[in-house]
Amino acid sequence: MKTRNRLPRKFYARATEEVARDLLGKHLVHVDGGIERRARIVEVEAYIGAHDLASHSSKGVTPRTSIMYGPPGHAYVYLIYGMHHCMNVVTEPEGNGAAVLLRAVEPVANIEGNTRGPGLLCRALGIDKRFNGHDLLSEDFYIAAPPREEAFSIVTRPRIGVAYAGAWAEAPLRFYIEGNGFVSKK
DNA sequence: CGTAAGATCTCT
DNA sequence: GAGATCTTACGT
Repeated sequence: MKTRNRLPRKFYARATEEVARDLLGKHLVHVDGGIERRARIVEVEAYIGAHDLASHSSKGVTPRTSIMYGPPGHAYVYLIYGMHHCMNVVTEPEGNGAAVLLRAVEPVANIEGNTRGPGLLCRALGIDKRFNGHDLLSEDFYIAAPPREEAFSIVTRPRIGVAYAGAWAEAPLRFYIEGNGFVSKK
């Protein structure tokens, strides 16, 4: 059990924007058939609740969004456009319908292929719908603070691909590590 | 039950 | 710039 520095439940049970920013630089770990795949989170987006029209949770509690409304520290994974998986981390206390989308990661160990984009990072880390609802305080799938955290600046931008959300499309809820080459878009 | 649209990616 | 491909939500 190599769950060193694994983030505690309370890390996720906070305001979604704070969690999103604090996730930058952390390591996403998936022990995939005995192989520990590890990547550094470099780009995220916050989906802050039912009032956020870009968020799936704005539809209310449905079979799909119930994970977002559930307890923090769990994975919300869904299939988009019939072929790509997107991974989110559920935030805030239970009942809030908020999560952070992981948009890009930087390979650290046992990662093959492109990781610059939400669909691509899921493919590279072996994440699919089976992980929807998976607890991130588990032994095989979790997020941890890196052994040695490097200093970086955070860039704030509007979210990608949410033009349908009206005024919420311009909300500055996308965060990435300044100058990092693995960020999906500038 | 039919259908429209989607938190994307790849190739042209 | 368009096509791939399928789940979800919603209207009939």
